[in-house]
Amino acid sequence: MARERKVTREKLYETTKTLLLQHGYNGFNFTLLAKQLNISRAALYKHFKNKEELVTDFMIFEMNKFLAAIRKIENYTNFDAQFDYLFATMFQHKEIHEILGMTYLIYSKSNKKVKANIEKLKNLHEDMYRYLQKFIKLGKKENRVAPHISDEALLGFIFQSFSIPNHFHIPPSEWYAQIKELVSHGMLTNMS
Amino acid sequence: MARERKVTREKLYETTKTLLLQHGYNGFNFTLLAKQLNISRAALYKHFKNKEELVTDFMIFEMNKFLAAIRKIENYTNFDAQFDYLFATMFQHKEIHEILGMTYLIYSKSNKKVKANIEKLKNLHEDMYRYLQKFIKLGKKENRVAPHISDEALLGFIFQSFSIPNHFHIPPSEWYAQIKELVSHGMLTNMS
DNA sequence: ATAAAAAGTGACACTTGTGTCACCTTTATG
DNA sequence: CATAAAGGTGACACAAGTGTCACTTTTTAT
Repeated sequence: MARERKVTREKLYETTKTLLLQHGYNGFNFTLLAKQLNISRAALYKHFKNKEELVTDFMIFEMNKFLAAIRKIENYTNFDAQFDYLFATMFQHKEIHEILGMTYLIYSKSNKKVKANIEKLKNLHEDMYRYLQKFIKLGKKENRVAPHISDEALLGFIFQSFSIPNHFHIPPSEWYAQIKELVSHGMLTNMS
Repeated sequence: MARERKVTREKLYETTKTLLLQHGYNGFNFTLLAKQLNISRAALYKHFKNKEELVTDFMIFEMNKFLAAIRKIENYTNFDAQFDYLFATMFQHKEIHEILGMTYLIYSKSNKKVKANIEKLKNLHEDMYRYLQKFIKLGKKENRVAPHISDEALLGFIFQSFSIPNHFHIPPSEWYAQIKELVSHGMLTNMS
C-alpha cells in the first residue's frame, strides 16, 4: 500500500552520521539533512517528530550494530584473542565513540519517544559496558592487565585511543599497529 | 576616560569556556553568554564583532596561557623530569584539547579579524607542537620512548588521554596516577 | 477501478538568534 | 566643570530553523 521511499533508512542514517561528525550535534539540523538528501524538510517530519528523535533513533541503530559485533567477543576464550578481536572491532567502529559523546547535548524533555530512546541507549550502553568489563576482568584474572588500574580508566583509555586524530594521514594499517602498541605497552620503553 | 566594565575580560573568558564545554561550539551563542553574565547582548558587540571573533580571541588567550606553561619544560634537562612536568601541566589544562578541537567548526570567512585569529592560532599550535616534538625527540634519544612509533601518534596519544571522562568521579590524584601509568606503560603487563 | 496507506511537497506562522542603532551612564583628563 | 571616550541598554529589522497543514503522488490490496 505504500509508495517507495526516495531515500532508504540506511542512506538517511549514513548521511546523518556524516553531518553529525562534520557539524557537531548543534550544527546538525533538518534543513541541512533534507538538502543533503535532496528531499523536502517536511518529508523528514513524516518519519521523525523532531531532530532529537531522529538522532536518538540513529544512535540506537549504530549502537545495535556495534553491540552485535562486540558480542562476538565471546567466541574467543582467552584474553589475548579477545583483545585482538576487540581492538580490531573498535577500530572499525571508530566514530561511535564521538557520536555517543553527543548524547549529553540532547534536550531529552522534547517528547516521550526521545525520553524512551535515551533510556534504551542507556541500557545498550550498560550492555556494552558489561561485555567490556567482563573482558577486563578476564585480563586481570589471566594477569595480562595491570591489576591496580580501575576498570573505568582502562575502558576509557581504550575508547579514547581510537579518537586520536590521524592528521598526517598515516596509512590505516600502520596507524592501527601504532595505536595498538601504545594502548598495549604505553609510550615509554620497559627500561623504566 | 573610560567607564568601568561590569564584567572583566577574564570573567568573560571563563564563562565562555564553561558554556563552550557545556553546549558545544554551535550550542554556544551571544544570547546565552549575555544572560549568564547579566549584561545585554549589545554590550558584547562593543567588544567583539561576532561569535567567531569572541571564540577565537578566547582560544588565543587560553593557548597563550597554556604555551607559557609548556615553555617551562625547558627548565628540565632530562626526559623523565620533562615527562613529569609536562604530564602535570597538561593535566591542569585538561580542557584546552577539547576547546581547540572546536576550531574546525568555526566559519572563518566571517571577517578579517577572525581569519587573522585563526592564522595566529595555527602559529601558536605549531609553536606548541615544536616544544612537544623536541620533548619526544629527547625521549627517543635517551631511549625512554618507543622509537618506532611516529611523533604524531605519540603526541595524539598523550593529548587524548586527558580527555578520558572520569564519570565515576575517582579522586583527581588517584585518577592522575592511573592515567599516567596507562600512558607510560599501557594496559597490559610486561609479561607479553 | 478504486480506496487507503504511505511518501512527498510548498507554504505559512512561529521561534530563536543576529547585528545595528540611537540613546543613556560613568569616569578620567584638559 | 565639561567633554569625550568607553561601557552599557532596549528596540528594531533581519535571517535561519521549526513544526504543521492542505494537498499531490505512488503503490498495493480488495
